[in-house]
Amino acid sequence: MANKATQLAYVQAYEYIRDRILSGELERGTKLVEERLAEEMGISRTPVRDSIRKLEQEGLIKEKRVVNPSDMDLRHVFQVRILLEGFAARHCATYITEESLERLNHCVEIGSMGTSEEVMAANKEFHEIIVGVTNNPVMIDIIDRMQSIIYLFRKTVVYQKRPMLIEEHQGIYEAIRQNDADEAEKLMKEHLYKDLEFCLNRM
Amino acid sequence: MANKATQLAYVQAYEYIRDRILSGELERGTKLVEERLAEEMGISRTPVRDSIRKLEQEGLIKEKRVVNPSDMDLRHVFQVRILLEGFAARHCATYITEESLERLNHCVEIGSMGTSEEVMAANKEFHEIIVGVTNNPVMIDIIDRMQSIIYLFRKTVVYQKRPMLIEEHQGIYEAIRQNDADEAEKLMKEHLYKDLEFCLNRM
DNA sequence: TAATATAAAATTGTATACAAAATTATAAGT
DNA sequence: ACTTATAATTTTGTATACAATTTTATATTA
Repeated sequence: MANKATQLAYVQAYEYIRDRILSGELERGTKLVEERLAEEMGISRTPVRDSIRKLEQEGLIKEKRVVNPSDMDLRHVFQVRILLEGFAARHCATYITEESLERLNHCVEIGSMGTSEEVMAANKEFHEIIVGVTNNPVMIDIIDRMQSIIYLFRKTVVYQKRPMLIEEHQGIYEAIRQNDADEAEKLMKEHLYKDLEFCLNRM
Repeated sequence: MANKATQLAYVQAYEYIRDRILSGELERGTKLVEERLAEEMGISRTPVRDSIRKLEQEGLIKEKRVVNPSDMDLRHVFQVRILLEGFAARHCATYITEESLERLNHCVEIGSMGTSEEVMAANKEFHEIIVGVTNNPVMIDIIDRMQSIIYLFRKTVVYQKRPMLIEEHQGIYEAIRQNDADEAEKLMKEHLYKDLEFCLNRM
């Protein structure tokens, strides 16, 4: 059977609501009313409920409202993220393949040459590659979820380039390339810590 | 209105199914049929679906079946667990309160004196206390979820006391008490690694 | 017999109806 | 005007019906 691009209503609803939250259309704290959303999409409440429950588990919705993370919440998320991505960077220094290393390099290059859109995408991919090299679906999944919440937070910050971000990526890349595990982990942790501070300072 | 201890059908269903999975009544790999479960509990399919979706997100159900983790899955879970609980132990060495330290000590003591039931509960609490001291709900939540899967795995292993477990807890406790962060982290990681090996060797 | 096609049954996904609960608006008394 | 109580409204939780899909059984053919 050909893969019919899942047009199941509850998948559609999930993606629709998720997009509207992440795009900022549905502001943080907004009450989500099942019936209104259902009507909006021309489907019934049942699949809408399903998707809301899923987003609730994912942490984007809390008590029927778009989640509104506090500074402390963000610190907690980053504490875990720093731990996991620090480990991932260390892991890369030993186990990364030539191909992934090449892709990583490409991300860094785009960082100093590409358009604003391209740079954003490349920065995101930079982290995804590093986490992906662990080959640990549990870890990848946890980081993915946290990413949504971080993204939500960053949104209000308007997206704005943080100074030194590219240089930091460059440094991490170099450490990995030279198989320096300690340095890779250390730089990644410092990098993420600065990112946290940047987010917090513009609230 | 008196607080009627949430007898909402979907909460009831969630707890019922979860219990049956963790108790082993519903074996790993068993197909979960919404209608059968609904009938079994005398409620309709709607709340049963809700609870299944929740358990799916939690990782106890995958594709309508009780999750059946492979050795590799368990390794991945432990890789994350070792990272997080290693950090938690390190954190404890500096920040634990006198009261939590006392409770930790109590767990260790019961470990060498209590009944089999008591020992199991105390060992579980030992880890909960350490993780709890981080005061990081994100971390606590992640570990909680992984615990369910580990528990599920351990079940098939019949529950059996692992040699040296108490002694290892004792060592971790001592390191924390002496504020030796490096040692606490190292011992916790070794401890969990042995636990993983123990689980894997009896499959 | 094995492989394939077809029919039957079981199971899930979705819509809808209604009851329970929560929320909001309105009225009454101080 | 400010509470407090009561009614109206909205929103959620649950049951049920039916359609779409998946699974299983049965029949057919090589």
